[in-house]
Parts: sequence; C-alpha cells; structure tokens
Amino acid sequence: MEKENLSVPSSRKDANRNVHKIMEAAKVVFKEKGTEAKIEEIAEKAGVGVGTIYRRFVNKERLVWAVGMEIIEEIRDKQRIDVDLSVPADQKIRLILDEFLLLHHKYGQLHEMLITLSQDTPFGEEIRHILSDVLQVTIREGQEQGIFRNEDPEILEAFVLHIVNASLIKRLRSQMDVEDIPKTIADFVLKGLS
Amino acid sequence: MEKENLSVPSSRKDANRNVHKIMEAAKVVFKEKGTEAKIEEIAEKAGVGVGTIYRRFVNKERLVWAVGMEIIEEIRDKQRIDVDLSVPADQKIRLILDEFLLLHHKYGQLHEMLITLSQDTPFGEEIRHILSDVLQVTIREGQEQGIFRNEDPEILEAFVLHIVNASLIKRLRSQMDVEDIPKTIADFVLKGLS
Amino acid sequence: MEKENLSVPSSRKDANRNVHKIMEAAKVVFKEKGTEAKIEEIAEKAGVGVGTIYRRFVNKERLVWAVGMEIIEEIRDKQRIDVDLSVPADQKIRLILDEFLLLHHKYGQLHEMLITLSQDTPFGEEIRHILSDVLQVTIREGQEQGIFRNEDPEILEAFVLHIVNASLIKRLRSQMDVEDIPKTIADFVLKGLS
Amino acid sequence: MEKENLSVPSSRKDANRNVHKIMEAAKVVFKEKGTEAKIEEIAEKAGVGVGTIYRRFVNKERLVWAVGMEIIEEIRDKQRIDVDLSVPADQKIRLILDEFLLLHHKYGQLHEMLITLSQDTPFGEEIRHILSDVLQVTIREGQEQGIFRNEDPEILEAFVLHIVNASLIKRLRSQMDVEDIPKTIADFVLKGLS
DNA sequence: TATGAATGAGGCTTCATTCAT
DNA sequence: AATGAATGAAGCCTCATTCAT
Repeated sequence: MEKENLSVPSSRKDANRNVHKIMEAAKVVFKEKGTEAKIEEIAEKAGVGVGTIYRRFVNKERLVWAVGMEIIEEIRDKQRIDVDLSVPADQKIRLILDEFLLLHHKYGQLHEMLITLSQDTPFGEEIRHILSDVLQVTIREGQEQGIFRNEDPEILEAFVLHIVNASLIKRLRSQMDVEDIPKTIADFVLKGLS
Repeated sequence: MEKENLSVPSSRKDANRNVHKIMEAAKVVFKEKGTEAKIEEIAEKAGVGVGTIYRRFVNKERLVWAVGMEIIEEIRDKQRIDVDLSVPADQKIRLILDEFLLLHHKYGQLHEMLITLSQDTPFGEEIRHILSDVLQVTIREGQEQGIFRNEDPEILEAFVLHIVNASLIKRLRSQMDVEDIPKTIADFVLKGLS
Repeated sequence: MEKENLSVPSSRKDANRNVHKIMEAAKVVFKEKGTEAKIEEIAEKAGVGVGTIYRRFVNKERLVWAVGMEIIEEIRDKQRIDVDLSVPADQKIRLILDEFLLLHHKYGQLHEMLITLSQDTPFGEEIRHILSDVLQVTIREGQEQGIFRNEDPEILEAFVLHIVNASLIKRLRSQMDVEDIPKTIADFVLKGLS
Repeated sequence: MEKENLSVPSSRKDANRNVHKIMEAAKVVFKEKGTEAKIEEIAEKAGVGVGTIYRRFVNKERLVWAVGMEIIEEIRDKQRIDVDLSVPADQKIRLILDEFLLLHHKYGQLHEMLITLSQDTPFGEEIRHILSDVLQVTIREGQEQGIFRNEDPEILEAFVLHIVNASLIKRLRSQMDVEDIPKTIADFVLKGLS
C-alpha cells in the first residue's frame, strides 16, 4: 500500500510542509496519549487548523496509520544497518533489540498503537511484514550458524517482537536500572531462541 | 482493597442476581470491545436497565475493575491448584501457562484491560500481587531445584507474565495450530528461564 | 383544600406514623437542600423505603406541598397567640416578626420553597391566605390606632411578609450580630408602615 | 474576575456573533425557567448547536454566570447615570428603584438567579459589590443631607436591594396597577430609610 | 403494606467531522 | 488552501417513579 493512500498528495510545497508538521505533532501527542489523543490537540501542537489535518488525512484513522507507518519505516531503516554488519546473529539480535528499546523510549504509547494497528487494520499485513523482515533474516542466519534452534523463524520472530513491548519495559523499570533493561531482555530472548 | 468498594453490596437475592448478570454481560462485551464498550450495550446484554448498573457500580470504571478483579481471582484459583502438585517446577510452569492460555482464549480483549488496570489504577498493586504470587513461588522452586537460572524471580516472572499475552497468541494463531500454542509458548518461556 | 389531598389517608395507625416520620425527615432535608432534595435521601432519613413515601404522597410535588402547609400552619398558630395579646399593633408586629425569624432559623431553605409554592402552585392562594390573615388583622389594628399609615393593608402586608426572607437574613448575618437582626428588621418594617 | 473567564474569547466576528446570540437566548430562557433551563433549549432558541454553546462556555454554570454578570452590568450602568444627577438622595433612590423594576420586568426569574449567584459562587463578591456600590453612595449622600437615618449604610442597602425583588413585584402585581408599583415600593423603602 | 431494586427518559458534555469565511 | 467555528450524534450518568418480592 502506497503512502498516497494515507495522506492526500499535493503539488504545493507548503502543503507538504504541513503534512510534515502534522505528522511530527501527531507523533508527540500519540506518544503521550495513544489513540485517545484529540485531533484538536494535534492541530494546535502542529500550528495548523483542524481543517488542514482533514484536508491531508481523510480521517483520524488514516492519520494514525500514517504515523504508524512512518515509525515502522524508521525502525526498519535502523535495523537494516544492523543486519548488514558482519557479526554473529546473536550479536545482531542484541543490536536490533537495542534499537527497538530506543524507539520505545522515544515513542511511548505509540508502540501499543502499532500493535493494535498490526492486528485490526488493513495495514496490519504491511506492518507485520516490515517489522518481521529484518528479524527473520537474522533468525535464519542464526539458525544456519547453529546458534538458534530450528523452530519456524516466523514464530521465533513473533516472540522476539512481542517481548520488546512498552508495558514490559515499564514494568521492568520499577525493578531494575533503566540501562540494564536492554541486556536483560536480550538475555531472555537469546535463551528463548537457543 | 475490598470487593465492597467495587460493587455496592445488597442483601437481597434479586439484587445479587442482577450483579451477577451484569458482570457476566460485561465480561462478554469487554471481551469483544475492551474498555470502549458502552454501558448501554452491557445493560442490554444483561437484560437490565442502565440504572441498574449504576445502582450497583458507582461508575463505568468501577465496573471495569470489578470484572477485572473477578477474572484475576479466577486465574489465581486455577493456578493455586497447579502449584500444589508435586511435580518439577518446569512442569508447573507449563500447567500454569496452560491455564493462562485457556483464560486468554476465554477473555480476549479483557487481557489488555487487565494490563492497563494493573498499571494505571489503584487496583494495580493488588492485581500485580495476585498474578505474581503463584508464578514467583514456582520460579523460586525451580531455582532451588537447579532448573532455572538465578536471576531475580520478580524479573523472570515479569517476562513470563508478559509473554502470555492476547496479542502474541492472536499472532501465533495465524501461524500454527491453536492446540500447539501452549507448548510453543511454554518451550520459549522455559528456555528463557533456564 | 383539605389535607387529605396531600397525603393519602389510611385507617392504620402505623401508616399514619409513617406519614409523620416522612414529613419530619422531609422538613430536615428540605431545610438543607430545598426542592433539590432527593426522595431517596428523605426516605433514608425517615427510616422508610421510597415506596412508602409514594404510597402516602402521590408524587414529590405533593410532599413538598404537604411540608409547606404544615409549616405554614405552625407559623399561623404561633402568630394567633401574638395577635390575641392586648398590646399596641407595633408591638405585635415585632412579636410576629420574632416568630418568623425563629422559624426561618428553624427551616432555612424551606422559606424559599414556600415563596415558590405560594406563587406557582394551586396551593398558592391557600398559603398566601394563611400567612396574610394574622398580619393583616394586626395592620388594620395599627391603622385604627393611628400608628400605621392608611395604605391598603394587603399591600403593607406583602411588604412585611417579603422582608422576612431567608436571603436577607443570610446577608445581614454577615454584617451584624445574629441577635440584633430581629430588631433591625422590625425597625425597618415599622418605619415602612408608619 | 475577568469576562474572559466566563466565555472563551475569540477574535472572529462570526464567533462573537454567536456568543451574543447565545447570551440573548439564554437571557430569554433563564428569564422564564431560571437555572433549570435546558442547554438544548437555549441552543435551539439561539439557532445554534449545543456544541457551539460548549465551545464558548466551559459548562452550564459559566453560562449562567456570564448572563448574570451582563445583567448586573446593565443595572450598574443605568444606576450610574442616576447617581450623577444633582437631585436629593431620596429622588435618586426613586430613580434607581425605577431602573431596578424595569429590569425585573425585563428579566423575571433571572433575578432569583442573581440572588443565588451572589450567595453561592465565586462571583458573589463581585456581584454584591457592583450592586451595592451605587446604592451605598446614594444612601451616604442622603445621610449627609439629613434625609436618611444614621444606620450603617451597608445594612440599609441590604434592605433596599432585598425589597426590589421579583417575587414581591409579582405579588404586588396581583393587587395593584403595574405602573403604581414603583412608587409604592419607593414609598415603603424611603420610609424605612428615614 | 412496606421495601428497595429496577427502570429509562432526560440532562450534560465531548469530539470527530463539516463548512463558511 | 487554510482556518477554526459549528455541528450533532453519542456516551455517561441521575433520579423521580414503578413494581416485584
């Protein structure tokens, strides 16, 4: 599915500048309040009128999707870099998880939004695919290297993806130093994979 | 915190029958739609007027809590039985996870509700405590038996609890037979613990 | 209009005892909250069920009327005693005002209720008549004694009645000692009459 | 307290036109039904949607305040003109009372609303102050001119203010010609002051 | 007859979406 | 094209009144 289906395209530069402002504002507000965030608040933070949002995004749902997709892509881009390194698969998993955790720190509530999106919407397939891609490649790599067990990579990937979750992190934060969390999670995941 | 804080108590049979009908309807509707469920819909499904719900539950939030607590207790009761068996700790973990998964199958969206509840409400502490109790005992048991590694039991328990999650299960359902899910999850968890 | 029109009559003693309990409770609650008072609160204070109130008083309005009428009659009875004394009319007015103020102290918000009742309901005529009766007699007396001016007694009486008002008293309370209020009001009224 | 606290300000012409329409409609409806008036009815009479009212007035209470304040100010403005005339204090009182009575005729139930407002809300102080201001100045003037007695002006003012009351006027209307009411009230008040 | 649980119309308020400027 | 004011359906909750026990 193309980006054009999410935000209405325009040839004007200022219009596209607005789309960008709206997306940035939406990220900030969705991060704090999740899908409950009000359109008006996003408009205010973006410095545009609500009407402008509706000119660019057919409805609230589409804006949510658009924001979700952008983050997904941000995630993928970072992971791509990790996956191209020449280190053992378990090292890569650690790196990928680190990226994930950074993004969680950055996007808060948005993670939940993505999970919901990936389940309930027509974009689900797309989102799942993007997120899975890099992880599965790495898992297969690990299996070939004999580091990971021979379970279906898709399934292992589902576990990994699921573990890197805002609510788990929140929970762990109350029980350990924040900087230890990535290692702890990676340890658990890698044991699960082995 | 006492149950009386959740539903207004009454000595009358008919009143309590209605409380029961409301709770059952709420479970069904919450299962489908989560906290977004409308009071009117619950009332209709319960076969009572909205006023009846408000007579027994101060507001919607309290009804959510009440339903949550009841499920939590249902979970605990089942787990208690497992934990008293004389089998190795890893066996118990498998059993406990089986129970969990059955309940997830039964309660759907309600799981998300519980997670949210356990984070944001005054009942959180209580809920976390109930859910943790049995698991931690078993984890400690496993550590004494030398089956599980010596990480802080609270942290291990957080992982286990987190993995048994509606969205993971939903995801796995699209990739494997439903009856295989419990074993797959248990395998992953037990590896993570070992 | 007869009392029977207000509370449904009953031959049973316990029923009449309930009417009494309800009326007393209603007075207390109306005093505090005015007509906004909830039936359930009155029932609770009376120690009866709401159903019992509705058995005796067709609806809330009738209960309000009944309470109003009873107070009106209490007022009249006290005034009757004053008016039969053999003192000059201005003395009597002072005494009558004293009674009024005592009742205001006793009944608070109910005074406003009576005012409203006397204007908007079929009982208005009756209430006005009872309240006016004694005052007008005294005013006429004063006019015959040459103490009061010869304005229409009904009109003078309207002024007197109006001045003895909960909100005025409340206001004065913030500016003078409570025990001085009756005299201050009486002074003003008597000047107005002279 | 500033007007901005009552209605949300806006620089747009159409918005302010609506605020005006809402206030006018509210005056009319409050006049008839007092605070019990329904928001929907006001919206309908104003020819706007309910949402429009809520865009400008945080809640119903604020709308009541806003209407109250506007009337209070209308009263004060008229009184200011009277008080600046060079006539004896008793003449001024007559004029001020005339204004009051005109406004009562115009605003009906709203008078009760103002009384309640001046007692129970954060605006009370402000309202009392505005209403008192002019009257007290005139009373003091009369005392200096030897026309009024030397009672505390605040107290005398309380009486005057209290007498000019919707319910008294309503009552008098049933007993005399409407055009005679102002004189009758003024006569009584001035006697009370002398 | 007395009880209090049940009812549901009706009120307040919110917010995604539309539309006039 | 951009704005933000306007809209109104829809949700939560209250409470006078009814009705089953």
